[in-house]
Amino acid sequence: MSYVTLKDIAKVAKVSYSTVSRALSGSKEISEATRQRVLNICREMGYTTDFVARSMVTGTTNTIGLILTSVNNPFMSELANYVEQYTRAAGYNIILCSSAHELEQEQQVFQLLMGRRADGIIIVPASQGSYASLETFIKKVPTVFISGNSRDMPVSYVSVDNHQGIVMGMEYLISLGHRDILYFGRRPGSLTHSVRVEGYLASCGKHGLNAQFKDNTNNFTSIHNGYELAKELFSHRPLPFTAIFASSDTNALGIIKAADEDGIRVPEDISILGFDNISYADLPKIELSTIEQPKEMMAARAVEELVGRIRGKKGEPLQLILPPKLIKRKSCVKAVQETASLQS
Amino acid sequence: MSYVTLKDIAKVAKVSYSTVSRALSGSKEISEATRQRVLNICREMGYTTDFVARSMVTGTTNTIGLILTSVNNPFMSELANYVEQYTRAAGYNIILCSSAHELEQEQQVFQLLMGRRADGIIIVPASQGSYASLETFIKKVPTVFISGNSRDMPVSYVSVDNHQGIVMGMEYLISLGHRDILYFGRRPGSLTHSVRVEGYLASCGKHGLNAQFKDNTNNFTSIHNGYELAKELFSHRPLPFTAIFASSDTNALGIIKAADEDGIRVPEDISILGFDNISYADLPKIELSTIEQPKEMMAARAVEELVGRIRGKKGEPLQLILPPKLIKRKSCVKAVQETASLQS
DNA sequence: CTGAAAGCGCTAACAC
DNA sequence: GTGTTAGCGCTTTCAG
Repeated sequence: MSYVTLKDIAKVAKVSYSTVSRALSGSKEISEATRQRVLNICREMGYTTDFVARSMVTGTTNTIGLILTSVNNPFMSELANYVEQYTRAAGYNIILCSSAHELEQEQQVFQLLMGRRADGIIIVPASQGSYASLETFIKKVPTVFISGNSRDMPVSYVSVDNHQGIVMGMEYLISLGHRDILYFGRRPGSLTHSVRVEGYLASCGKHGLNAQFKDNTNNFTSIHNGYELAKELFSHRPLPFTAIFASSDTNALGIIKAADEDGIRVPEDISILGFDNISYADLPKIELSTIEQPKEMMAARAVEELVGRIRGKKGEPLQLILPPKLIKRKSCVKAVQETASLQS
Repeated sequence: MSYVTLKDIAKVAKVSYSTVSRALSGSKEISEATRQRVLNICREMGYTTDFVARSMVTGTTNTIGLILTSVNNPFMSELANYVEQYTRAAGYNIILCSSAHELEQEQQVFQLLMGRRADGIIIVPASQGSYASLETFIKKVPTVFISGNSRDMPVSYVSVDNHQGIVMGMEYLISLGHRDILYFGRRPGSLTHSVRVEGYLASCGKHGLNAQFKDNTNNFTSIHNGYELAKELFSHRPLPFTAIFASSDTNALGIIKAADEDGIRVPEDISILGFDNISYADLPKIELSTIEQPKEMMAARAVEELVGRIRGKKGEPLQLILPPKLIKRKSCVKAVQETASLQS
C-alpha cells in the first residue's frame, strides 16, 4: 500500500539517492549507463515521483486553482472545460472549487487554495465585492479574474464587452422592427449585469424606446429561475413587448419553456435573444439567437496571463475586454405589426 | 510574495513553533490565553496553513482524483458536478483529469494522481482494457470505478443496469406498437455498450423482431457524431424502422438535428428514445424520452465507498448495479401503421 | 560523475 | 503547558 521512495531504489541500485534523483530529473551530470540502470529499477519497482515532497523543496505545485460561482451551470462548465485544456497544455493541473456566489465561501476557498500552495488562481468573482474581499490575498498569489467585475481594480482580468454586446443585440432587434423590448433578468449586485443594463438603457435612449424590465431576485441564473420569472411575466396579457432580451441563455431557455406551456410561440409571437452562447443554444428545435461570449478565447488569455505571472512576468495587469459576437439563429424574427400596435 | 510560516509567527509570539501548531490544531494541551494570543498574531500576519508540508508528515492530502473520459460531454460534467459536491461534503478536494478515452493517457493521469498523493481515485474507465491496464496501480491507492466496465474484476464499482435499461426501453417502444426498432450507436470496445447490445438482442429475440444497427465508429459519443451518423442513415429511403433507440442522449440529439434538416418529423414520423437522461433532454421543444442513469446516486455511492476505503474499511469491494428508470417525455409516440407496414 | 548533507514547513513523540 | 527534536521524500549545493 505504501509508495516506493527514492531511498528504496537507491538501496537496490546501490547508489546514493541523489544519484537516483539525477537519473529521474534528466540531469546531465550522470553517466548514461547508471541512468539506464536506475531507470530500469524504478520501472520494476513501480516508482512514482512524490510531487508533494518535490513541492516542499521547489516551492511550486504545478497546480492552478479554479474558482467558479457554480459548477452546475452550462456557461461555467464550458469555461471550466477550456480552462482545464489550456492549463493542462501548460503543464498544470486544476483544483476545482465553487464559491456558490457567496463572498464568504469565496474567501474560504481562496485561502484553501493558498494553503494548498496553488501556483496561481483563476476566479470568476462571486459578486461586486469580490475584489475588496480578496484584496489582501491577491497580493500573495498570482490571480486573474474572468468575466469583468473588476473595473478600476489593479488586477488582471479578461472579460467580454458586456455593454457592447447588449448594444449589438438591441440594434439587431430594432433592425427587425421591434420597439417594445423587455430586458429580462436584471440582477442587482452583479457588476456584469449593471454594465449590461447600462447598454440596454443607452440603446433605448438612442432609439426613443421605453425601457421594460423583469428583475431576477436570485443571485444566480438558471433555466428554472428563468422559467419561473417568465411564468409571472406571461400571466399579464396582452404582452406589452414583442421581443425579450434575456440576460443569459439559461434564462432564455426558461422563457422558451414557459412560452411553450402558455401557448406563446417563439419566434412567431415573441422574439427571444439570449446572452452567452452556451452549447445548449445550438440544439435542434431550440436554435436560440444570442450574443456570444468568446469563452475559449477568455480561457486561453486568462491562462496565458496567469502562467506568465507565475513565471515572473512583471508590469501592468492585463485588463482585456474582448468583443462579443451576434449569433443569428432562429429565435428572433421581424416584429409582427399588430402585436406591436396592441399597446401603443 | 512568500508565505508566513509557523516559525515566523513563533518568533513574534515568542513561543516555540510547536506551541503555535497546537494553537492552530485545536489541541487541548495549551492554555486558552496563549492560544488566543497566538491565533491573533496568525490573523494579523495573514498566516495560512501549508497543506503541502502537512501532507508530508500526515501522509494524506485530502484530495481525490477524478478521471473522466472527457470533460466536454454533458453526462460527464453532470457526473463531475455531483462527485464534486459529495467529495466536498466529505472534506476532500477534487483534481480533475481526462483520459480522452485513451488507455495510455489514462494510465498516465492515474500515475500523476498517485504522484500527487491523492488519497483516492474515482474513475470512469476509458475502455474495456482499463482494469487490466491499471491493475498494478489500483493496488496502491483506493479506487472506485463508475459506469460498469468492470464485470468480474475485484474492484469497487457502481454502475447502472445497462441490460435492464435497454430491455425497459424496448418494452416501452414495443408497447407503443413499434416492431422495427433500430439500435443506434453500437460501439465495439466498450463493455457498457456490449451489455446494452445484449439487452437489445434479447428483446428482439423475445418479441420476434429483426435487429437493426447503426454503428458508431468513433470511441466516443457526441451530438455531432450522432448527427453525422444519422445523416448517413437517413440518406436511404424509405426508412426501414419506425423508432430509433439511441445508445446515448447526445446521439439522440444529433439524430433530432439531422431529422429536422431532412424533413423527418420527431415523433410523428419516427420515435426516438435516448439513454442517460442528461439535462439537455428536458429542454423545451426537445423533450426527449430516455432511460435515466441515476447520476447523483452513482456519485454519492461511489464517494461513500471511496471515502470508506480511504478511512481503512476492509472487505469485499462494493459492486453496485443501480436500476435505471424510464423517463417518458414527448419523443416517442404510437407507431404509425402505414410506415411500419411499408417494409413488411 | 557520484556521495553527503542541509533543509523545505509541518506534526508528533518525547522531555521538562 | 510548553519546548526540543526527529523526520516526511525530495532537490540542491558542496565536496570529492
